[in-house]
Formats: sequence, C-alpha cells, structure tokens
Amino acid sequence: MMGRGRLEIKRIENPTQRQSTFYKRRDGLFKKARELAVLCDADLLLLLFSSSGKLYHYHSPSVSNVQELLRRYEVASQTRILKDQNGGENVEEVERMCEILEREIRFMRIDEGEEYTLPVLQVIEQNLEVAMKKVREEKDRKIQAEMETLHRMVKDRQLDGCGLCEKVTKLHCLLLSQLHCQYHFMQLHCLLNCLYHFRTVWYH
Amino acid sequence: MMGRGRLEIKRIENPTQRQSTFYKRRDGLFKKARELAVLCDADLLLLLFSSSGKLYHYHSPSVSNVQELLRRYEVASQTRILKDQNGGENVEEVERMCEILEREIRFMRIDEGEEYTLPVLQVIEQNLEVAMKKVREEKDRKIQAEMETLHRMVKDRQLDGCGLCEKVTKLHCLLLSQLHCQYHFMQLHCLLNCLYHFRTVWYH
DNA sequence: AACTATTTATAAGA
DNA sequence: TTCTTATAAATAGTT
Repeated sequence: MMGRGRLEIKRIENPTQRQSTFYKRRDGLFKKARELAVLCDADLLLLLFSSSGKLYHYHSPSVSNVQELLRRYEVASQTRILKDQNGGENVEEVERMCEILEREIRFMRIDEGEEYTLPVLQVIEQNLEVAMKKVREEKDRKIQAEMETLHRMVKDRQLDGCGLCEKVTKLHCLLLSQLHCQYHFMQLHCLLNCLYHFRTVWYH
Repeated sequence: MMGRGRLEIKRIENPTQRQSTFYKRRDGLFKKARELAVLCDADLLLLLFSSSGKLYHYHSPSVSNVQELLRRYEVASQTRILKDQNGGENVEEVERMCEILEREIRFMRIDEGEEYTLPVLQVIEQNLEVAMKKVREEKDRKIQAEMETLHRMVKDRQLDGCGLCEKVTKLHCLLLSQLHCQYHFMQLHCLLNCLYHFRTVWYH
C-alpha cells in the first residue's frame, strides 16, 4: 500500500508486524470513518475486534445510540437483528402497513368468493395492464442485453466454425420479432431457455 | 487531506461535491476496512448510511452473521442492544403476515431502481397473466349478466317501439365479440359506458 | 467517469 | 513501543 514497500493483502504471519500494522491501520480507518461522517453528513457504525479480541468502535455523533442505527440497518438490509422493544405502539403501525399492502394487492387481483362491480374490475384490469407493461419493458431490456452479450462473445472469439454465429443471429431475429408486442408466454419461455443453453454450452 | 487542496473537516455544503466526495471516500473506507480485516486477522462490521439514507455495509468474511458480532460487542461494551427473545407473540405474527403480503406484491410488479433477473421477470409476468385472466373472466361474467338483464327488461316490457331492442342486440353482439379475447382496454371501456347509459336512460 | 497535482497514510527502518 | 522517512495510495479539484 503506502510506505516503503509494496504489501500484499494477505494475513501478516509475523505477530509483531501484524500488531504494529493493526495499530497504524486501525487509527487510519477510524480517522477516515470520522472524516467521512463529518464531511458527507453520513451516519456510520464501525465495530472492530483485534485478533486478540479487543474491541474498538466508533459511531457518528449524529447517531444517539447504536440501536437506532441498527434498526435502520434492519430495514435497509431486510434482515432481522433486533427484537422489538415495546409491545403496544408499533403493533398498530405494522397493522396499518399491513392494511395498505392488502389494499394494494386487492387492486391487483381477484379473490375467490368476492363480488366485484364492473368499474372496480376495470380499475384492477388497468392496474394489471400497467404492471404488465413495466414487466415486459424490463424483460425487453434484459433480453436485449443478453443478445448483445452473445454477439460480443461471438465477435470477440471470432468463433464461427460450428455455425454458432448464424444460430445466434437467427435467435436474435426471432427474439426481436417478439419484443414490443404481446408475448405468447410459452413461446418466449422456450426461446429464453434456448438462450441460456447457448451461454452454458459456450463455456463448456 | 489528499488531493489538490487542503480540505477542512467540516460538512461539505455543496450537495454535488458532497455526493462526489461521499462516493470516493466510501470506496476508500471500505477498501481500508477489508484490508485491515485481512492483513491483521481482525473482525469488523461497518454500517454506512449516506445522507440520503442509502445503506452500504461490510463485515469481515470470518464473521458469519451480524448478530454474532453484535453479541460480542454487547459483551465487550457492556451495553444491551439485542433484546431477549421473548416478547409480543402476536406482533411477530402480524409482521409475518406483512412479510407474506409484501412478497406477494413483489411478485406482482416491478419496483423502480430494483434489478431483476430474467427468470424472476418471467415469474412476475406469469403471475400477472394469471391475475389478468381471472379479472377478465370475472369481467366477462359481469358483462354477460348485464346483457341478460337488459334483454329481460326488453322482453318483460314488450317495449320495442323506439328500436331499443335492436340497439341492445347490436351492443350485445359487439360485446360478445370482445369477450374471451385480449380486450383493447379503451374500446371496451367505451362499450361499457354505452351499456350504463342504456340502463339509466331506461329508467328515465 | 477520468485525470493528476497534491496531500495523506503507512511500511520499514531507527 | 514511538518516531522518522521514503514511498505508495487516496483523493480534491477539475474536465
């Protein structure tokens, strides 16, 4: 890294040297962490255990306690770390959240045994159309990217011996004819399997 | 610090510059953290939230999960972070319910800023197809019922003077031609408005 | 996203 | 350990 020689990023086997490096880099890391928090108005938590088990930690001053930050981490990373503190208050919030989600689903599909009026069905259909449009656009984008990757592979390798290039082009045309229209699901599914097959065969 | 000028360690007020600095220093910090963990055989956890609330995190590979490290932190710092296991039972149930609903929505539509793989997109599309099919079937049923009601009204009243019966039959045929195929939304919407108009006129 | 002139971090030596 | 110093690395300002 820095310093007089180049250092490989591998565990330092010499304990004295490891310890020395640990001190220096620990100080450097905490300094950088503090600076980032202050300069960029970011919240951070840094927990560090030396190989001997000693703890060093830092959290940005705007964070009043570690729990608060961990709660945000839970939400952002979709993992569950902390158990819920209070029983009563946030239950209502969770339930309200649940209701909102339920309503969202309700306007995305039909449930058995329910009665719907025509205008409601229209709304649901419209919502589905919008969602479907988005999904298909995203799929278009992905398929295009796949095809470009394939073409690049063909070009890069100058591999045209076994007629692969021709096959890829054919496949590409077939896919393009499917894009931007109403897909027939099974047909496209078949084509995509074919596409994936190509990629795996390529790297045999 | 480094770079062309000296930088005071104070919150950067210019948002563009703050963002730019954040990216650069974030990368630097994570690199340093990784290097320290590897070189000195240390365990570490780094949670970072940008000022806009986006999460970036890292923990050394030797740490299997975040809880494990937090438990060590609790012991070392003598603070209580992780709550004990027991607590509100029904809270968990509600939350589980919430998660299920959320997952259901997640497989019914595309969210901005998310990355989806092609197989996932396929699943979402398939779910939408199923939902759409159900909605359209339900709509068919409703429209058929509407038409039958209209026909009954015409028959019961023996009212054919002003050519209403003929009009209703025409409308019926038009609607039937639309059923069980892919509707064009606007077209059907127009027909339905027409249908409702008839019913209200009827009872003038 | 890239480029550099500088500053900063730090590896090795004292 | 702690300090020094030669050198590698990081990055601020700029394009």
